[in-house]
Amino acid sequence: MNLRDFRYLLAVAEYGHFGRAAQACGVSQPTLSVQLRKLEEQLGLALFERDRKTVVPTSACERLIGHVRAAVAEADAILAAARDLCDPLAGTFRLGIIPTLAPYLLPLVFAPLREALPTLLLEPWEDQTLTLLDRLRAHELDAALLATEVDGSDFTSQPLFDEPFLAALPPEHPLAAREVVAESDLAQDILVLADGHCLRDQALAACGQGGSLGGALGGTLRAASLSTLLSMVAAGYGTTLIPGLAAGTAQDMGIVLRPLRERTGRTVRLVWRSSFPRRAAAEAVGRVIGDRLRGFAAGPI
Amino acid sequence: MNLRDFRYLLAVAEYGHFGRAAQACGVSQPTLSVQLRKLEEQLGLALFERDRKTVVPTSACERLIGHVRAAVAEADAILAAARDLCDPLAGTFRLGIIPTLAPYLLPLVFAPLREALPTLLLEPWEDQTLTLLDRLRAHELDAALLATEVDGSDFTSQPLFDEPFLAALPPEHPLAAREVVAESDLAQDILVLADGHCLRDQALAACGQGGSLGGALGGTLRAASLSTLLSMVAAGYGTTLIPGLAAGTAQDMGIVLRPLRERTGRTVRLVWRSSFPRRAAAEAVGRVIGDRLRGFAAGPI
DNA sequence: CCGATCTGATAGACCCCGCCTATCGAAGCA
DNA sequence: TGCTTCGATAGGCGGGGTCTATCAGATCGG
Repeated sequence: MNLRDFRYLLAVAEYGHFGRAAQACGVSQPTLSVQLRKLEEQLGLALFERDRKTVVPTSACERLIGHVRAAVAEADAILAAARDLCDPLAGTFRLGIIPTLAPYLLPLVFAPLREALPTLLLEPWEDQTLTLLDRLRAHELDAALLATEVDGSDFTSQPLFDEPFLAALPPEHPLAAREVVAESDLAQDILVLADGHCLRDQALAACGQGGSLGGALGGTLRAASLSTLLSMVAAGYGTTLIPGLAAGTAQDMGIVLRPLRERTGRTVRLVWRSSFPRRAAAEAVGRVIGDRLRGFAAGPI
Repeated sequence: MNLRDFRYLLAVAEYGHFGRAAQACGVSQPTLSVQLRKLEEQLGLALFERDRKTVVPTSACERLIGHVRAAVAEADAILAAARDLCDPLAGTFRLGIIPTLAPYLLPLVFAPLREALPTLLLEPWEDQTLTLLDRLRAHELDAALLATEVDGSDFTSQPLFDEPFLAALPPEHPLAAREVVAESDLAQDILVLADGHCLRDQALAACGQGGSLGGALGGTLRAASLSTLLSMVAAGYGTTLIPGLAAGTAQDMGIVLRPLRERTGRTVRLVWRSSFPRRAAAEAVGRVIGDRLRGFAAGPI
């Protein structure tokens, strides 16, 4: 039983004429006759009563023809839907983003993405690195913007741009007087994010602290968000290390920013499953973001 | 694009495993792999993301799979419906019957038909011969019970039984005194049905009247139904010639019935289009009616 | 009354395509 | 490292769908 046979059946039912039906189907009349007879044998009933002059559907055929029409319509719907879906640069694109990047990066790239990929409907999803990777693995995300390297061949990653870290200091802080701050100097009273934020580990590594915290609030504060962390710094509770894209927000809060002596920073990458079939969409998204943020190392400050 | 491919797709989506899906479909794993890849190429999109350990439908596939399920369901519905319809002795059977036969024959054969062909749903349709033939030609009837021969190869007819005519007389009529009535004697004051009833022509032919009418009411009465005609005879307005099956009704009305000298009668036939595909049903109906009415010539009176 | 025409059915040949088995390649595991 | 698993690939085979050519029956017009 074949969809083609169904189309033959509908054509004969419509034209009441094997020759014209065959023409409409783009096949020869014998082809259509043979196939319809086979279909009749498979179904075990006569579909058409062949009179000398007319071809009339049997009552059984009329009982079936609704289902036949429906089946063909569904098949056509599949083809039509596939035509809409076949462009890998169209449709929804579920993009995971880490929390220390999302609020500062998204406003910069939303418009360029919409302009460059107008048919791509971006669905951002903010979560920490490990959660994003889990969701990637579970096919709940199409790609993710991370600031860490990803190992294993399951994932493919594309570096987009380098984002320098900056020392964030209260105005009255002694280090604020310097032009450049050494990473190790921050260790004294650095405030860091809660577990799970990659920025926490990167900040601690940069300051030469394997995991133990110094400073007044060290060990007690585990800021849930970069925004909270900045508020604490602005209030004079300590220093921290922020990603470059957050510079504008920090300065607006009255925080003093200084470049780091070792120019420590992180590389923002777009990551997707190696088996992800819409690689073209992922690469296009990465390219647009990279183009917008390239040369950011020489950006603000 | 093929329904089989759709079934493959659904199987892989269900099992998430090519091997098990192939087993469920009754084909080898390479067959299923190749066919699905072809389907993907035809649709121009990836349907499954093949990971090392898992096979996961793409988002495009999930958008399509509803239609796929629907198409397969419709195809299955066609098969199921065909199974129900394929028995030619099942389903509705639209049977035309002439008015001079219907009220007397149907009560006799309804129960036997229901018993012999319990799955056949009889739909009687009462009309005059020519109308029935038109409806047969138009496929609006499956067969018809007629009392005339049908010419032409378009129709096939099966004689069921012979029905003798009887002279119907008012009790006080002079002919009522005789044991047997000659057809020609009825011509004096015979009453006949309206144009279009085959019984009218047969009665006139039997009485040797080509078309002109004698008798008191001749030329003015054109009874619309046999029932009306019998009422007229019972009221003494004239004589008539009735089909044997109407004997009981006539006697109940006080009419005197007499056999005809020449044993004139008519043959009741079942007629259907030669191309009618459910010949088996027609012949079965004819057989049941024939069995019930055979030997009717020696019946009442 | 006999060709011309039209219709669907049939025959025979061809070729694509779906199926199989065998094998590969990569990954995971002991 | 060898074994297992899983999907992809290769090659061969057979069936089935398609074609052209033709037939069979009916209708129509000269």
